[in-house]
Order: sequence, then C-alpha cells, then structure tokens
Amino acid sequence: MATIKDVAKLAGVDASTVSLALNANPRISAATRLRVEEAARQLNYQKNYLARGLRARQSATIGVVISGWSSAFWGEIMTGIENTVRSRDYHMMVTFSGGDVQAEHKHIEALLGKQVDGLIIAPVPQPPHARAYQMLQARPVPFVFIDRYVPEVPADLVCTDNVEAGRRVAEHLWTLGHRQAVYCHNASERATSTEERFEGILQVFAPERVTRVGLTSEDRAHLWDQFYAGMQAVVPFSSDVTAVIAGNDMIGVATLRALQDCGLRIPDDVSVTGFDDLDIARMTNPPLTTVAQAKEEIGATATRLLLDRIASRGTDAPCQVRLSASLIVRRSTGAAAQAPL
Amino acid sequence: MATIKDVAKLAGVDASTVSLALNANPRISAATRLRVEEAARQLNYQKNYLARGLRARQSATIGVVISGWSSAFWGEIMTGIENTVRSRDYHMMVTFSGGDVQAEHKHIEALLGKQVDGLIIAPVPQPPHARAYQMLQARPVPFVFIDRYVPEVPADLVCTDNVEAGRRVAEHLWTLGHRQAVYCHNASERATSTEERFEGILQVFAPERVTRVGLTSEDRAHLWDQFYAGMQAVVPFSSDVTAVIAGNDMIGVATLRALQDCGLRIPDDVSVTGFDDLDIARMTNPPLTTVAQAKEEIGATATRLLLDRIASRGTDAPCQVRLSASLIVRRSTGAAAQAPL
DNA sequence: TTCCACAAATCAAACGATTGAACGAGCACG
DNA sequence: CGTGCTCGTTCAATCGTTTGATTTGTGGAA
Repeated sequence: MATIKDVAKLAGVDASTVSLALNANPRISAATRLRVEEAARQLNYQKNYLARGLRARQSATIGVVISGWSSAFWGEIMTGIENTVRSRDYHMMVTFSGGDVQAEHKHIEALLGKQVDGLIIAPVPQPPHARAYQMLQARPVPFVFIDRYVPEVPADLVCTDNVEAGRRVAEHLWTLGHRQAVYCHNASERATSTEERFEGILQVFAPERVTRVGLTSEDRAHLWDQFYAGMQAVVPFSSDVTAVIAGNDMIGVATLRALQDCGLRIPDDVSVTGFDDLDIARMTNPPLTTVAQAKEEIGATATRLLLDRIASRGTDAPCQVRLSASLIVRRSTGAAAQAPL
Repeated sequence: MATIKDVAKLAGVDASTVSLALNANPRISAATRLRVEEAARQLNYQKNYLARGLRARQSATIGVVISGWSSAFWGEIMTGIENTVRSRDYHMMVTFSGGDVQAEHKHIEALLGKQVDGLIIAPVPQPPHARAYQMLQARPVPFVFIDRYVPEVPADLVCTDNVEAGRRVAEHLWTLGHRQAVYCHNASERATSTEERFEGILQVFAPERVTRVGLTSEDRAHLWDQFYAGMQAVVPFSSDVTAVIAGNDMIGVATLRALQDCGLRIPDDVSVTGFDDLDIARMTNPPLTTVAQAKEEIGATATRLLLDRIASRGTDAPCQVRLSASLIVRRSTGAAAQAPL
C-alpha cells in the first residue's frame, strides 16, 4: 500500500509537502497541490489513519457499547448512530455487553485501549456499577448514556421522556374507561426506563389500581415462551383488570397472544399496549397500540452530542436530552369492558 | 494517559523492557516482569493500539459492511460476529451500505484507510459491482462474503445452503398436497440467496406450478404496508394457489395478515411459509412455518474464516461454507385445501 | 549592490510501541 | 587469565503522518 513517501517521490516533493497538500494547507501553492493530488490518485494512495491517529492523538472512531442486538429497537438506534458517525467522517466500533456488568467494563477498557475518542453506552441495568463509570469520568474520553442511565453518574444522556411516555399510555387507557391495569415488564432489566415509565403510569393510575409484574427470563432463546407463559399465569387471576401495559412490544405481542389463547378477546375483554413501536407491533391481529420512541433520533442525537463534545473538548455541565414519544393508537385498545366503578 | 515510558520510569527500566515484559517475552526475567506489571497496574497503563498497530502493520480490527440493521436477521448475524471477534481480542467497525453500491464501496475504501485487517461483506445485490470487488481482491486485505455473494468474484463465503432450504420448504408443501404455489420475495433484493431458494423450489415444483412475485418497496418505513398491499393484490387472483412461500419472515407475516384480512383461513384455505425464523415467526396467529437459518453460526463462521486467513496470510483457494437450514413446521401450513389434481 | 520581506518548500522531531542488534556482566572452561 | 558463552537488558531504528522551525529562492525597496 502506497505511503506518503511514495507519493512524494512520484510528485518530486518532500513527504511533508504531500501531507500539507493533501490537507489543503495554504502553505502549499495550488500548482504543487494539484501535482501531489495527481500523484496520489495515480498510486491509489490512502491515508493511514493509524499513523495519523497516533500523531494527532485522535482515532476518529467512537465506541458503542450496547447490551445486544437482539431487538429491532437497537437496530434502529444503531442506524441513527451509524448515519451520524459516517456523516462526520468518523467510524464506530461496536461491542455487546450481553447485559453483564463485568463484560461491559472489560469492553469499555478495550475500547479505550483502541483510543476511541468517545463512547456511547447503554449501561447495563445492574446496581453495582456506578464506581466504574465514575472512573471513566476521570478520563479525558467523553461518553454519552443512551436509552438508560446511571443515576449516580452525572453524564450526557439521550433517551425517551419515559415518564411522559408512561403517562400518555396511562391517560389513553384511563380515558377509555379502564380503572385497573397491569404493568408488565422484563424484570431482569431493572432499567431507569422501566422505572420511569411506571412513574408516569402512577401519575394517572393510583398505586392500588396498577399491578406491577416483572417477568424473568434467563435464556434469551425462550424469552417469548416465558413471557407468554407468564402472562397466561398472571392475567386471568385478577378479573377486574381490563388493561395490560407492556414494557415493550415484544412483551406486548406475547401478552396479546397469551390472552387470546385464554379465550379473551382483544380489545373487547382486555386492552393491551406495547412500547417502542417496532415493526411487529403493526403486524399482530389486532395491531398493537404502542408508544413510538424516536429510535433513530436517539442514536443520532447521542452521536451529535458526543462528537460535539469531542470537538470542543468541552467539559460543560452534562447535557441531558429527553425526546418525546408519541402514542400510536391501533386496535388493541378499546373502551373498558366493565363500566368504571 | 500513561505511556510505556512512564511505566519504564516507574519500574526503573528501559521502555523496550516494558514492552517485552508486558508481552511476556522470555528474554525478560520473571522478577523484572513482575516489577513492570506492578508499575503498569499502578499507572493504570493501557497499550495504545494505534501505535502498536502502526508498528505491527495490523490494527486488530475488522470491518463489517452490511446493508442495514433493520431486520433482526442481521442482528443475530452481528451477534455471531461480535462474539467471535471479541474472543480473539479483535474489534470490529460496522458500516451500513443502505443497499447502495456506491455507498458500499465508499465505506470499504474508508475501512481500508482505517487499516482494517479484513472485511466481512454482505454485498449489495445490484449488478454493476463485480469490478470493485475484483479490485479489492488485488489488495492484501482478505474479505469474506456473508449471506450473499457475487458470482464473478471467487472469494470466501459463508451462507445458508439456500437451494437446499428452498427445496425443503417446497417438499414440505408438496407432501401436504399443494400443487400450485407463489414464491414471493423482495424484488429490490435480487440477491443470490433469493435466486437460489427459488432454484430449490423448482426442484420440487415444476416451473408452471410456481408463480414468482417480486414486491418492491423503496421506502423502508412502508415496507410492511406495501408487502401487505402487494399480497392482497396478488394472491386472490389465482384461486388454484394453495400455498405461498415467502422470501423472509417479514413478508411471510405480511402475507399471513393480508390473506386473513381477505377472509382466507390459514392454513385451511392457504398455507404460508416464511424464511429466517425470526422471533416474529412464532408470534403470529397461527405461528409461521419457516426455515431456520443458523444466523449466529453464519456470523461466527465467517469471522473465524476471516481471522484465520488474516493469521495465516493464506492465499489458498476460496473457502465456501454453506450451512444447512432446518425446516420449522408451525401451524401456518397444513394439508392442501383442494385435492391434488 | 545590499538587504529585507515574503512565499514556498523542506527539515526534523515527534506520536507510542515493537524488535533485531548490540552490550555488559557473570560464569565456566582450558 | 583470557576466551567464549549465556542471560538479561538496553539501543536505536522503524511504522506513516503531522507540524513548528528552518531553509531556499524570488522580487522589490533602499
């Protein structure tokens, strides 16, 4: 692979001239620059970003740590990140924590070794982690939390306004006459997002009107089966429940099917809502009422925030962006089966 | 950030000693090595992979170019890649081509500039691209095609045995008594995988017994709607069709819903099959019969292949791996509605 | 003609890690 | 006591690019 020296030789100038010319430095005359550019083209020269990064102490690369790729939710977030990263001539390295705090921190360390200029992190929702992030904060590498955060760590953050989102769903159901609901979420993800959505629900439903059900599933492969079984076990018990608010669309769809297979009609007997607005939400029968998160926008905003911070070396106060989510009413919700009390 | 020199100073040795010690070179005595390791720990030293990469002419990073993150299919492939990459202390940079040949090649160039040691590519299924890959082949950077390939370019390849997969679905339907089918796929993806599956189907159904329908959709956001509309338009026309073979699960689900909304019963009136075995396939009502691709395995195998080739600098003949797919029979397929002719 | 200003290009020293060659100390052997 | 050997460490060059300092060359003013 041709280096700057090869170009220099061909163009009959010094290597430093080539560097300056290719970076359009005004120190170099237009004539020389053109000659250099021509030589570079002939040799199919490509800048070595390793060398440039070493010298500039910048790698033009950011690291992204998410728990996994499983859901389409993260796919869309990644799309937002990738588009933005690329539009700024950056690259990204991606790693998956698999929901394991240890792994997450090992990956962060590894990424720092690769000299990433910044990090986008969806922190693992497990308690004993604050210290590691605080250590990260001591480093000169900026990072942005995405979708979730760590309360003890005041860092940049981009996520959905989950309290508002929870409230919106709840209001929708309340307006339809529902007075007793179940909030059903993935218990292994005790993430801030899950909690905040519940908080929003509580702004509408009094605590005694919402039952919170955390479903567990160690094994991702059987997630759906467990959710399905979980819902079949839970819902029929409380016959006054007329609405189920699911923590995400996957659970929402599982709920829908589980209830239908119990002989309940949706939405006539029970209304069901999801969260995220993934493709699947519109494919069910009836299609799922859900809350649309601005997924790509979350990724894009986080990336912009990070790249700006990298560029400005700014250490201003943390910037927290909470994007509004919009309620998408489909046919899985309807007037309450039982008249309000 | 501490460099090797800082560690050297603290440990009272030369920088080169530190390097050797940390790489567990036997030239260095155990005592010194321990002292160096201790110093490194104290300073929280981290190797700078930019510098190491520059010197070693290796970046310990591979590039991955896929068309996008949209479907969970790619998510699982990425999971396989990431796990393998990480287990070998490599990293990966990911870019999305968005199905655009131009973009794809720009990204490949950019990744080469970042000195990736190898590439995993899901080539964009558009014709005028062979030359660019052939140029890539002239470079010393190995690459592996994944899921799809470019016939003109003899390169490493890992994908599903699509002919066999297509044949399996077809056999399943044929055995159930179906004699007239529709093969419905995404027309904008005229990928080798799509073609090969059709080839497999033709091993069972004579050409006049299968209608091939390519649905188009420019706009990803409306993919589902278009598939849905497309299927509603297509299927009822030919009343002797008793089975629809979808090119992927997304189309399968759309088909299912479209037919149901036309008043057809699945599988009593029409059988429907998908492809990929994504989560959604089991969530529909009835759950979708589909072909399970070994998605993670595809990613993992491709990565292993690539890393081995990088390690061995081998230029042996291209290695093409075709993984078997397994038929997952669910309830969307049943005996043919009409008796065989 | 001498000197200065200025533009254009080159020099040379980084960046941080790696590695073949060189070095010095200690030891055994003849 | 000199020679040759091993072992452990250091020297110094290198990877490819960037950039502040320096040189070279031209023209104009005094």
